[in-house]
Amino acid sequence: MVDKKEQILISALELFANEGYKAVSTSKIAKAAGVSEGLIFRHYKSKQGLLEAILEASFEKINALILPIMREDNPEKVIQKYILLPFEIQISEYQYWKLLFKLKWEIEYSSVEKLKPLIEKLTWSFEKLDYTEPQKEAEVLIHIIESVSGGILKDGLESQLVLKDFLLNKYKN
Amino acid sequence: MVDKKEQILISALELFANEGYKAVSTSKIAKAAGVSEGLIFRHYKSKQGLLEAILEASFEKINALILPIMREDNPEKVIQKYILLPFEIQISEYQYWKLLFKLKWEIEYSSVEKLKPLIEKLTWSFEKLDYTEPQKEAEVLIHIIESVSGGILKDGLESQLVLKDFLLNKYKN
DNA sequence: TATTTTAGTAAGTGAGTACTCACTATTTAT
DNA sequence: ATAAATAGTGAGTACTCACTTACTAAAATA
Repeated sequence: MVDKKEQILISALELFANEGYKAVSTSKIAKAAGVSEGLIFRHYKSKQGLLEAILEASFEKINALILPIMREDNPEKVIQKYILLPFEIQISEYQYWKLLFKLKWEIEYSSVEKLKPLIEKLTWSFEKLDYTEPQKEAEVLIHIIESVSGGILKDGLESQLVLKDFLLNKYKN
Repeated sequence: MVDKKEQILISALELFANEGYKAVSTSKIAKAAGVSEGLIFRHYKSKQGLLEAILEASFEKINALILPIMREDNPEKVIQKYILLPFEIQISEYQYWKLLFKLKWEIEYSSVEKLKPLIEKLTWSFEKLDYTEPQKEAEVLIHIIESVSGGILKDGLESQLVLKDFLLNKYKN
């Protein structure tokens, strides 16, 4: 059983991810978590502080997803694993992932920074596979997966499923 | 000189596009437009009604941008014009465009519906150019341009400029 | 066991929210 | 010119917002 501090975080994550940061009030979070409103401020100091705690957890989750790609040393498999990423998201990670997409347009935070190691890894992969412009290939692939991910989050996995094999095949040497 | 009704719309567009719908109050809009708060409700009935008026104008602007592509009957040029779209957005259209991107994650509206004619046109183009899976090619290209557009809106034109010629070349027969 | 620290609550707080109302100024139509 | 419609205002409405305060219950520490 989770303690109340964590329950606040879980409830807030779900609400923020589905309704947005501004649209969700602290009183609504308290009700959803089955907790008095004041407790949110005891544990997280402010609504902003609560969001930051959630964001930190989100970045950890996302990093864990990317780790197997960074560790892969077969360039073909790097690309393959990256393409499969949005199609294999588990429900346990789904909320974190949705939150990051929503908040990208609601608050300011550098998504470019977070993607840098991934761009480098993909660039390296395309290099090994003798593409003439490996970095640009990497950036385009990141754009594709970014938008496919958005499509899955907005309209469901099925809406993008037709592209899975097509993309795998397109980037298969 | 614009009348007050239109000034409300212009000010609200700018505020919504940059700060979001929920984050902007009607009193803030009134101040920005140099108008009493009550006037907003005389002309647009509610905050939601004001947003809908702005959205309507936005869709018109976007349709006007897409029209030259729909009218083009050379398949190569269709694709070329579409790729150039985000790189050639004018400041007069910039706010409308940014608003649609921001609101895609803040409120519900079907962007898939709006894109349908464009997908069909691109599919037709790839067909004429003998691509083996024209519809999937079209969907992938739309994903690329969608995400490139987002990058331009978030980090500026320069951040994506390197991809312009690369994409043009990639899709040049 | 006594004491300090932490977890938790219920009832506030002032500032801000979308929106209304009673009213006046300005056009438009007759 | 007069009446009617429209444009515009500013103060107020009930309500919600993030956050605080004064307090009690439960753990942890001495």
